[in-house]
Order: sequence, then structure tokens, then C-alpha cells
Amino acid sequence: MSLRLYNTLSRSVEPFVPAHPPRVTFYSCGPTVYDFAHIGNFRSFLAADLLRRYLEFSGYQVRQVMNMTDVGHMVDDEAADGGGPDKLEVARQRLLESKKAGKLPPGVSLDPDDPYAIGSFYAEAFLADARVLGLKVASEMLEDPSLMPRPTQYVPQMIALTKKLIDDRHAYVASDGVVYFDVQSFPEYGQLSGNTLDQLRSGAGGRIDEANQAVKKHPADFMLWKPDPTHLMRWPSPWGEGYPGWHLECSAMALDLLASGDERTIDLHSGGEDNIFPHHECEIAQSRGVTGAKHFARHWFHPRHLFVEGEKMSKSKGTFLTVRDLLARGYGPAAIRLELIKTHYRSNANFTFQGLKDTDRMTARWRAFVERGEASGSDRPADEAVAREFADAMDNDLNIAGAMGAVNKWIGQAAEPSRADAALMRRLDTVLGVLELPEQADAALLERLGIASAGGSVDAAHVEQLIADRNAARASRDFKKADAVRDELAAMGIEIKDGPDGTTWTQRPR
RNA sequence: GGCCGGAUACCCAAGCGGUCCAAGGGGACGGAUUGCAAAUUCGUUAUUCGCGGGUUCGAAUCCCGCUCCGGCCUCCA
Repeated sequence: MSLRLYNTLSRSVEPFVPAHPPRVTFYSCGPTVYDFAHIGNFRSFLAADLLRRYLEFSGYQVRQVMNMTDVGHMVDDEAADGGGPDKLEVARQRLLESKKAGKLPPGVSLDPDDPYAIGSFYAEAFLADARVLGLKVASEMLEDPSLMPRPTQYVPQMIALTKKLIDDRHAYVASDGVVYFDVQSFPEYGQLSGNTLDQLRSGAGGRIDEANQAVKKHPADFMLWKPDPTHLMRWPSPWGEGYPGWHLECSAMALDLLASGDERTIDLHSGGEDNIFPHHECEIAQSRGVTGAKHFARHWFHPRHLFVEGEKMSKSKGTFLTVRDLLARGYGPAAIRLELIKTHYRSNANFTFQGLKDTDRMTARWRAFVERGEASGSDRPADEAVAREFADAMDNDLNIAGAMGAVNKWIGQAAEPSRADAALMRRLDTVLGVLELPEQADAALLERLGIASAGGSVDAAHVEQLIADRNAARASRDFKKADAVRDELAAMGIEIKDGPDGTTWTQRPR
């Protein structure tokens, strides 16, 4: 068996075949850095991470690039032609307010008037969160920063692409001075999203600013460069000082970092389902307009959106949870990661706190299994059947639930685990990526992220004292008092556990 | 209106025509263990897969219709 993966381009599950195995080139549309990323963002990035890890498990060598969008695009991005306040301007206002309210994380000296500093601030926050959740590319980029590029570093390449598109008659300068891509010059526009130019034309009625439409050859024509000397971020160009269109950056970076030389096609491209149209559709048109290749990406991977407690989450509704929120409430990185990857990537996952508790239990059991195995004196070889079952499930369009079922069944049935069993579990975990993460976010991590625990800081010495009191009461068989102390601790959010090596305690998530 | 998904027990969820009186996790319930808990462990928890037809020797799995839910169609991962 080998991996079969749904390809948005063909709307079917098909064998994943890179151009030059065992190498795989993989471009992932990453976050925008105008704000903290929410768990919905992370669900999509982690789905890409899971895919990437499974490819590596299967023997591929993956080069994954993930961008961090830091060019300030418009909030009210009518036809992607610019309108409404700049997103970076919005972020700047928000940061200024935080600064005034003294809410900026300690140790951060940030000039909110510097748009690059704003982007850097949120980019660093994203990288920190991503590493907490085991996003591999976020760790790799410490060695090779080009793996997580930012479009403000790629403006010359974007200008070069625009020039070539104009030269090749795929783009034109309209009467308003804006450079547009001419969708009618690219007959396959719409293939990825299942649109046709006619549908797009009729669908455009009433939704698009008339004045703006008037200058374009087709309503679906999208902006490549907008001259605007008042924009917060702007660069000189042959079409005047201004800024690039928001689809262009991914074409520029993917082609430059993954398809340089003779190679004009990348193997894999991922992004949230909302990116299918227009973003990826436009990327394909631009990129193939430049390269002339049959494909921009051979395989398109689009995880679906995450719901929270049954409700759609979105930035505009403000119903989003961040990784920091969950850590502050006492949930551990391992459980958060598993909760976000445990549902098939093409289903709308529903994030719930109940689910987070489920996954917390599951990771604890896996961890205990590995710890017992590694401490075991048994040389009994591992039963490789679970690895086959695991791989069979994952080969089937990343059937993560089936793969987890195989792991759980194995762990449930296995006798005392041997060292080989523990090693096998660790091997499977190179895909799942949860055992390598801490079970609990410790104080040092919380401080590094600049967040305070919502539970307040627990006075560890006080807790230890109460536990000592309780154990003294137990020793004198005063169980009434012992239970009273335990209730007191519980009221503080502390759970205790009497083990063979004494009493341990943990702070319960809130 | 166009395009694309989905409906499996209390919750999450696998299942891709027979080996399904349907995996796995959580929860609940009962037993062992424990001073009591927690953890662990054993057992129980869907003769049934949204509804109605059909194809087939055989359907949760294929086809048709219906109902409901969701996504995208230029803010969004």
C-alpha cells in the first residue's frame, strides 16, 4: 500500500505521486500575522503537518515551506482591489490600546507605528504557538529561516512575475492604473474550484463595486499590483509606488523556494478550504501564466474548517480560541494537538472541551504505555501488525481515526509492554507527534509565551503542606479530616493521587 | 442560483458490497483494587447505520427520491 490522498483538483482520492521521489516539495499557505492565530488556523496547519509527517514516515524526504503573510492587505477587500482599513492598521490600533492598558506581554518593547514590528511581533507569537503544538516546519525554520518566508521579503520577485505576466498578455494595466490578471487569457481559470468564467460573471452581479468593475475586462480579473502612495506598506514599482495583490505572494515564494531551476511544478500545496477560491485559483492562473507548466501544484490538499462547541468560528465573529487561551486554562500541548488532529481533515471538526478531556486521557495512556515499556526488562519483540494497520489506515486519505483505533486496540490488548513495544509506539508517534510534546504546560513555558495561568498562581508550598497534613491525618486513621483536606484542595483546583511513591498533585484545567 | 461535502449508540468517531448481531476513545453502569478517591483492571452499554424505494444471493457500504445539516461562490485556516 501507499498513500492515496484526496486531490481538490480532480475531486477524487488518487495515489500521491511526487515528481521526483523520494523528494516531495510541499507549499503550505500559512497564517497572516496581524493577530494571534486561533485554533482553527492551527487545525489546518496541523493537518498539513500530519500529512508531512506521514509522508516522512512512509520514506519521503519532504521540503515544506510555509509562508507568514505580513503585507498589509485590506480588511474590506472588495474584489481584492483595496478598500476599507488596512489590516495592519487595525492591528496597530489594537496594539496601541493594549500598550495603553498595560496588556502587552512583559519584556516586549514594540513600536506600533512600525508595520514591520507589528508583523514580527505576531510572527514570533505564531512560531512560539506552533512549536508548542509540534508543527515541524516551525522548528526547522530555526535552522533554515527561508522555510517560513514572509512576502515583504519577496516584493522584487512579485514585481518580476507581474512584469512577465504583462509581457505575456496575461495581465494588463487598467485605466485606474491597477495591474489586473486577465482571467480570459487563462481558459482553465475555475478548474480548481469548479467555477466557470460565465458563472463567475453572473455571480458577480450586485456584489461588486460598479466603479471598480468598469475598468476590468472581466469581473473575475484580480489585482496584481495596486499603486497607492498612501498605503501603510508600499514599494516602488514600474506601475507606481504601491503594494502587491494578495494572491501573488504565494506564487512568488513557492516558485522561488520550491520550483527553482528547471522545475516549474511543486508536488503538494495546502491551505484552508476557504483558500480554494479565490486564492488558490488565482495562484494557479498566475503561476502557470508565468511557467507555462501543466500544473502549478500536482496535488492540492484542503483541510476543512474547525467548529468550536458546535458553532462556526471566524475572525469576524470573534469566537476564536487561541493556543494561549487553552494553555492558560491548564490544558496540555499534547492534548491540544491531538484534539486538533483527531478528526479527518475533510470533515468539519468540532472542537469541544469534552473532546479535549478525551484526548488528554488518551495521551496519558499512551505515555504510560511507553514509560512502562521503556522501564521494562522484557526483550519481547513488538507486534508489527499494529504498524501495518496504522499505515493502512493512514494510506487511506489520512484516516487518522482508524490509525488511532489501531493504536488503542493494540495498547488495550498488549501484555506488559516491552522495550520494543515502547520503541514502536514512539515510531508511530513520529506521525502523531503527541508524545514528544509536554503533557502539561509548565510555568516556564507559560512565562515564555507571556501568559498567566487563568487558575492564578498556585502556592506550591501551601499545597505540599496541605498534602502533608492530609497524609498525617491518614496515618492516624482520621479519614474525616483527610477527606476534608482533599475537598479543600479540590476547591483550589488541585487534584491529588495517592501512589506507591507518595502523593502527587496536578492542577486541573478550568 | 452554481459547485462541493455530510447524516453511524449519550458524546467524538472508524467502516469503501459478504469475515459487521458495526473498530477505537470518552461517558454511564456493575465487579476487582483502594480507608474513601484517583489511576489501573474485568465486564455491560447500536440485531442496527437520517427517511422511503431500488439493484444484488447478500448493502451502513451501490443507484434513485426525500428530509435535515454544513462549506465555498472575492474578510477568513
